[in-house]
Amino acid sequence: MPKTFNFIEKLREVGLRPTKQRVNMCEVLFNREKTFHFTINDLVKMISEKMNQKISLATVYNTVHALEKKGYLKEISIDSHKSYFDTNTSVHHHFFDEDTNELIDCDENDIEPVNIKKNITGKKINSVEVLIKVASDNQNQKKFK
Amino acid sequence: MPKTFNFIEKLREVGLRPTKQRVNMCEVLFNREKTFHFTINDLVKMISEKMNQKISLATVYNTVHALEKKGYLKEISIDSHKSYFDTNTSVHHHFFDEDTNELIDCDENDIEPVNIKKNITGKKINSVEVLIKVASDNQNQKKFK
DNA sequence: TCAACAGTTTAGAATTGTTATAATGTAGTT
DNA sequence: AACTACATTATAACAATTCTAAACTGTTGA
Ligand SMILES: [Mn+2]
Ligand SMILES: [Mn+2]
Ligand SMILES: [Zn+2]
Ligand SMILES: [Zn+2]
Repeated sequence: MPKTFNFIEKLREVGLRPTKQRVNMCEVLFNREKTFHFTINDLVKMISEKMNQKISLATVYNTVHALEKKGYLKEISIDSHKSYFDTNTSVHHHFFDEDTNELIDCDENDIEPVNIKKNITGKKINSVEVLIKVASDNQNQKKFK
Repeated sequence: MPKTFNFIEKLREVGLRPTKQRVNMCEVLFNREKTFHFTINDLVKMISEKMNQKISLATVYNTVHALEKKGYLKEISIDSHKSYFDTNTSVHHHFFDEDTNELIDCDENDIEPVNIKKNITGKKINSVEVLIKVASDNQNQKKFK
């Protein structure tokens, strides 16, 4: 979803009724320079902070899933205890900072294409994604515990 | 955890009291030729089928997490709606069959080492894992829906 | 050998994250 | 304006997981 202010038309174009809740959520999600990662909880907080409107939790879930189904959000699994969503819907790789629980997009050029030599017979590959778990390199960390 | 029958001593060695529940769970999990993937639900079923003992759900969770903490089980995130565990605790790659929801270990030789050219400053890389999502290659699948 | 203790198991309650329900509200159409 | 289909909402239901506290058991050492 491009970064313009006219989410009313965008929503209509993709077959979603542009209700004020949806428009507001689109503002929060897509009216920004860079893509980002969030949990439903993050999103609820962002909405209540940035908008003067209160949106029901059910609507947040509904809209997130509607946008996911339409291809404007992507669900990411890092920690099975939490659902992350990504406004960057392309196939791409991630760093996961285990210190901060932060999910960071890999730069396209920072990782060489993954070379798969043998696939499972009769199946086609839908996506190849790399997850790089990182943590502080501080040697002393454990000594002082 | 090696594939022998003496889980009593193994458990003691790693500092876990060898209760009969734990020994039985170890039998189910580790007394086999190949490593495998399971959900807590799978495991509960396997226990009730293979053992004549009923183990409380809380104990299954406790023991799985105890074994995970000791490094004999690894949690895998593919689908944020389900927790998978792996008796193969090494860093390794997976195919995920989206038709069957089956998780399959990548053969070491079937994928070339991932080349990361640039890391996050001040962080060390703990693991690099690739997830390859595959599905049926049947062209007609969608036409007949 | 066995009492005492610490660690473990257990059933059930509590919590969390998510989905379903059904009444009310609203956008789009006429 | 009225109609209708779709959307929102509060709340209930649900599933997965964790917590609780009482009962139980492996281990230790007197
Ligand atoms: Mn989803
Ligand atoms: Mn865990
Ligand atoms: Zn991303
Ligand atoms: Zn595996």
